[in-house]
Amino acid sequence: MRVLSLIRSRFSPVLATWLTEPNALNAALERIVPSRESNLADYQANVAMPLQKKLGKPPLAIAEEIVSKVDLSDICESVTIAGQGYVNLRLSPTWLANCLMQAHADPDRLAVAPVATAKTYVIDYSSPNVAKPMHVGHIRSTVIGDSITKILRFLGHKAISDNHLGDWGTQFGMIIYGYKNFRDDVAFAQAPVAELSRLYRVVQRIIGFQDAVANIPKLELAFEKAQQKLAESKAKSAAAPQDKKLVKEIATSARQLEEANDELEKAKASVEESSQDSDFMVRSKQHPDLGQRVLKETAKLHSGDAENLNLWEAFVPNCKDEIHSVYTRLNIQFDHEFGESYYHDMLPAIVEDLLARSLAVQSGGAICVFLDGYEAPMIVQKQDGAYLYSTTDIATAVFREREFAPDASLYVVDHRQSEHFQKLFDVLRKIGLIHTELKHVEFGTVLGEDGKPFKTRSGTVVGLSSMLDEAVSGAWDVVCDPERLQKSDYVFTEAEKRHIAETVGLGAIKYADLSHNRTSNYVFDMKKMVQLQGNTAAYIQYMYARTRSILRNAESEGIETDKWNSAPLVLSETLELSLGLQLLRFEDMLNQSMVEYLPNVVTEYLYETAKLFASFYVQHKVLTPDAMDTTMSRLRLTDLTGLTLRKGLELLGIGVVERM
RNA sequence: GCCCCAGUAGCUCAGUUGGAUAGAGCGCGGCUUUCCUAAAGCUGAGGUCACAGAUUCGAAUUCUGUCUGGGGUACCA
Repeated sequence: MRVLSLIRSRFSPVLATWLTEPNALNAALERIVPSRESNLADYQANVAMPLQKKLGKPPLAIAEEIVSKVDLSDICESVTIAGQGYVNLRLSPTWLANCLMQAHADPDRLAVAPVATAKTYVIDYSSPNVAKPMHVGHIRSTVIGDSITKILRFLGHKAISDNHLGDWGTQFGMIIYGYKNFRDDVAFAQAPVAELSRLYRVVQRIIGFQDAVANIPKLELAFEKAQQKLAESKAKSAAAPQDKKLVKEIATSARQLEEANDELEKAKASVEESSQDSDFMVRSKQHPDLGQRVLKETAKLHSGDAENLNLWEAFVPNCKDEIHSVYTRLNIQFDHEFGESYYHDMLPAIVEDLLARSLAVQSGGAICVFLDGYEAPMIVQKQDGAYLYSTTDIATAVFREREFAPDASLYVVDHRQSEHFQKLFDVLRKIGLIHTELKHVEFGTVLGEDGKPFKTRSGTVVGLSSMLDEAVSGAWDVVCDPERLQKSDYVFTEAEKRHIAETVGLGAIKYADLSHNRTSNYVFDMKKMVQLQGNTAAYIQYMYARTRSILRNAESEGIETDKWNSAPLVLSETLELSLGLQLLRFEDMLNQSMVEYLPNVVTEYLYETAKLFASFYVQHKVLTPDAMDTTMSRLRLTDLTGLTLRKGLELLGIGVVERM
């Protein structure tokens, strides 16, 4: 039910008498919103105050005029004026109940009408590098993108999901090199992906070591410079002790010195640690300049070298299987998986086209696109002739335009790449993709407990599947706590318990991710997200299970579903009205969540709904044998609550269980 | 240096795009179980919305400046 647009349409003719500009009228209509003051109003129109200057009248008089003209008699029980000129609307319980009955009669869509003008979206999300093991950093894009796709589809849009796999980059040079030099044939035959990740880590460690060794002189130099700068700042400050800027400069210099020192010490320590490992040192000596060698392997692959191409073709299916097993477990599907390799043949033409349009120029041996407002250009071809992800991204956008003709393209990618996307969009508009809304749906970095980006560190990778296992076992400990299960009459089978733990555990991970505003960073804390209290998926799943439990009890008491399913819904208690109003807002909430593609709008709504239901069922008994009308009405309300919670969770990619 | 993002309760975070007395969860204090699952509910304490100006009927929200933290910044993605 689109309550907001209905109410706004009633105000529109009244406001239009004063606001002839369509923009001004729309701005005024947008000031009609759900009220935060639930004790005063269900909806409120904050339209009188801004008009006082234009009309030269006090806001209360304007509000009175509006109230006398606007026709809401069928929807509202009362339309009143309060405060400085707020117009407060209280919905009619009868009208509200009628709307809810309509929603209840339509359990699949809950009376949510498909949008009038459906758009085509291409949504790019997840996009892991296939040769590297998936880790926690990948989950945000995957979960947020999946949820946005589901919500847009439910609202009636065409949403095409595309997993832009990193299947063509330097990491393949690494595993190809590793395979040629360090492979363990037995291990590869048994578990190819595990062996490939081992090879990846072996190569990465050597490169890291060699880079660190090469970097130490530079870091030492930087350290000395920082020392010098600090000394200079101190000298200047001594000459002018009252200058506050110099005091600040000293603090900055001191901090920089500390940072330089930290970096140097870190590099030294890591070199020192590896030096203790004699096998490792032998290997490192046998493969000097490994970074360069890896780049050569990558270049050979890209230029069509038969041996490397064969290896790549042998590796990719294994790597994809591994990644797909994670998606299967998370219940996530993509319409397309056009990886980077798919665009490889298109890249030369992209660069040629950019050169022909004089958008790209040679600079420092590379081919670059210089853009207003940025120091650094977007490089589309390296000195050595290799292409970069920016080139692939342009090709991808061109391909999608041709293939899908989208109205909007969403890129669900870490916010650290925002500058890249700004440049990319700039270039895309210049080459004519002007009819597509391009949007970087950025999200905050997943941080470790130290507050630093959660990255794959060689040796200590937190794999995604083991993380999911941890969440599920954490959920098991809580859900299948023997003490808790003893209190229940129902005896759960082992299979049921496993299913519940899996649903609750995976729900916990997804929900923790979705419930934060996507734009902010979020600290990954396994302990906390597996906690099954407060604003978590488990709480909502539990409330859903409670609704089902009540319906089961009704059935066992002989109250037939057919009867209450068509019985009148009557809202009389305050908590019934609050819950009913909340359920009525489902469609408006979903539309709101997609204005800026924020799934946390949905999680917040579901949490609120679950809490309202909890308050309601504690206060009022649903099954009241001596008042059958009330019982049947409340059964409908309970069922509709359950359906709404289930649908909402479904749109977040989170499942429910009938008992827990 | 330049550019971007953030700063809200002890902690983790919301805050419907400028609306009424700034909200949750966790933690802390108190209360509620003969009753549809107490994984619950009710309730109390806890705030200079980083700071200073500006804009206007009205600012956590917009603008300017300052402070603090994070990220990015020419051939990784």
